[in-house]
Amino acid sequence: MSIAKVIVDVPAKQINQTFDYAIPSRLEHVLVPGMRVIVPFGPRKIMGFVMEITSISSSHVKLKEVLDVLDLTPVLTNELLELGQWLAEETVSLFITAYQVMLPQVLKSQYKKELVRMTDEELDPAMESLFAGRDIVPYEEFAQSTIRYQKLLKAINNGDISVDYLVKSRITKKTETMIKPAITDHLLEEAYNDMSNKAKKQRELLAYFIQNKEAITKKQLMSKINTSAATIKSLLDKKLLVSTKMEVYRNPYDDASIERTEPLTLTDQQNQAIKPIKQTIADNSHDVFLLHGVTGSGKTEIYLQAISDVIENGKEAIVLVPEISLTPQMVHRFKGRFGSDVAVMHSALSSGEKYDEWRKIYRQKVKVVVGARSAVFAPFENLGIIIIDEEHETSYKQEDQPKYHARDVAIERGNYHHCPVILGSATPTLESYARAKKGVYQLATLSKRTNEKAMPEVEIVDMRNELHEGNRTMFSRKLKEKVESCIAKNEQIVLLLNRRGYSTFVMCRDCGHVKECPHCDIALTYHKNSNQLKCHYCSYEEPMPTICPECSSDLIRYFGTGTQRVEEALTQLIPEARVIRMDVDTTRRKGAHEKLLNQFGNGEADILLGTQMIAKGLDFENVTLVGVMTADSMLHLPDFRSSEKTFQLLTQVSGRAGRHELPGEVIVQTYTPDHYSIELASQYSFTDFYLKEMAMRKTFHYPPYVFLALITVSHPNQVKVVQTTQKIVQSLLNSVKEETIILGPTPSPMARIKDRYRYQCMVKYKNEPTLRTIIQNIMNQYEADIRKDDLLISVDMQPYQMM
DNA sequence: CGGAACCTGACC
DNA sequence: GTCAGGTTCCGA
Repeated sequence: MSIAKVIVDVPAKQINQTFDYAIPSRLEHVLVPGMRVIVPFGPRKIMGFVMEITSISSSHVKLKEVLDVLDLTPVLTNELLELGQWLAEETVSLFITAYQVMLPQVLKSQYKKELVRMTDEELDPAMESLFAGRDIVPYEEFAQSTIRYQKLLKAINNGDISVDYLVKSRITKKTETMIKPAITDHLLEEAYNDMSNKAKKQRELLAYFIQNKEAITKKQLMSKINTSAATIKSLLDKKLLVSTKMEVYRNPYDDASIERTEPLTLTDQQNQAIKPIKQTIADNSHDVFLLHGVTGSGKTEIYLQAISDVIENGKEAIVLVPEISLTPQMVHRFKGRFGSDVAVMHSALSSGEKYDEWRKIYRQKVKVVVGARSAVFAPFENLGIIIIDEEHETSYKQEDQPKYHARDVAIERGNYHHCPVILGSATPTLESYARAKKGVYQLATLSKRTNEKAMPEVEIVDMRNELHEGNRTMFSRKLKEKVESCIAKNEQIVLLLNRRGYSTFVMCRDCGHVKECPHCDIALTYHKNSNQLKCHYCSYEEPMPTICPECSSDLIRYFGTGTQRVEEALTQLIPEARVIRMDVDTTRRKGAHEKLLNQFGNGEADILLGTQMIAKGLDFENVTLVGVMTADSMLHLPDFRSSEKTFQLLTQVSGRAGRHELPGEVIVQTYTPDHYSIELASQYSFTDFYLKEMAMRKTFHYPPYVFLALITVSHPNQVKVVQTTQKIVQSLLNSVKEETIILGPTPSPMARIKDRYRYQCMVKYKNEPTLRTIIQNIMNQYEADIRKDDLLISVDMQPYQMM
């Protein structure tokens, strides 16, 4: 008898193992590892992934049968099955979460519980009114009713009612109506001749189908013949035509409208850089390349030409780009070169669109996928290259389980497929650059822009001086002057507001009282359009108070520098400026991002004002001035990478100015003009910054000199959290090497969220091959508290966010 | 004594 | 995570 080993969809520690199921004969030669199945689990039915088909079971209990299979071909390839094991181990997470993260959302199952009436005889009156004449009632209706559970149990035991567990799919496939002739040519002509002359449009339709026998979409037909759905319907009713449904891929990008491009001639530097990559592709070998190229140095062209080689070899390519730079401009470049061979995956697509793009890969209809983080799991079977653009971007690290970094997954997959992995950036992470320096990665440097243009001049403005000299606005005189002259010259401006560390909080001017969330240790954020105060961590909301709750003063106001406020200040200061504001609020709607950028590109505004999302990948030829409102706003966050992030952001945003004929200029406003990350970014000295920052990291024992593991403990009771974290620190100290540093317990930077206290412990290690097992074992000790007492322990290996 | 709240182990 | 079955505890 064949047995399927299945990882079931129950995200719990104790269930984190395969369960054995007997394979019924009808599925005997159908089931393959990597397929999704429905299996009974206790009284329920749930989804699971088949890991293995064997003939021996290690189980001591009698096996249940697999109930059903959800896929015709496996959704997880053997490689991805293996990768999931690795991923779960590496990130200390559950197998099921590792597999779920590889697939589009719609392939996740939904579960439903229903009560089914089994008898015609009169039920208990309360039950009778619940069913209200129906045979099936959703379980939630019962749960919400006042009927006692005992009553239901009794009815179930009597056999009057049974509970049905359903596994529902969320998949919706888009279909289009196709129209074709229902009868032979001969009969069609006859019908045409019989048709009254009055039915002009109907005759036209028939004439069309006498000429064309193939099915055509109803939409196309209507525009071709210029007729209505009603006309078609009457022919359908007469059984002269038939309609069928055809499954189509949703296509979020209009491929036809994208002009094809030819490979550009590479500069000497580009040739130098691409040569070893091409060699690795030709050799079918694995290597990691760090492509360090200044903004405008033509990294993308190198990607495109490397991918061309890969496609010629009959293999496939994955290109990862950060979510926010997955702009239409970027997509166009890939679609322009590879046309419909490209699938695009990013969060702005609807779940149906994501599923369709995923299926193009799964069914091998495309050769290239361009996408955000999760595209690293694209189910290609002959991967020839993986490219990670803007390698330093923090969005490559997933912040919920499994907390993986796309770079690590890419390298793991590159190793499996014997193919190169390219990490590209103008400002690589210290981790990657250090590895390249050590020879672990191969370093390729592009120091010149392809157009030979110099990088724009950066001027640092000390905002403390502005204040001393009586300028209380958030715009320095220099910036104001430059903006005005730019507008006068009809040139455009990009203004970056580093929103991190700033929000619009509410403070009383009399007593200094700041309105905080009652459930989290964080100031509430003021939302102007609803005049509400909101908490960004839980969904708490309250109306903006008119008097201070502490001292009853009416001088309670909102503070801070949100994009909205900058916009207001800007229009006050320079009334003639036309401003486009880009932030979470204005880009929430689908396509809004693209629309705003197009408007700006068309010159409908002088100033593009926005947060981080405008720092990357934008290329507008008329932009000659970039202004950074407050360069140091994230410098003081409790994050050892804050200098690095500041340097990266300033360098990236400076690259937005003067990309074409017009020379560019950058104004950086700051309160800490002497900080090395700001100074060195203004000089474009990556290497100096690297050396300086490496020295800091060495002194304070931070990556790349050590690896980090962050363990966060949370519970409603503060004492319990501190005690538990303390015990964890102790256990760790007992099991790790002497040179390994354990810090904690320390309160998390967000010390309380949703009424839960959060403490953390940080492990800084150089070589702890068994650390994951050690942590796993420690967590097992708290199993009981986690299950019964609402204790939460979360582990983040190589954390990016210390929150 | 009955009912509900609470606890525990199993889930293949 | 969810469920069933057992235990405990409370008021009648």
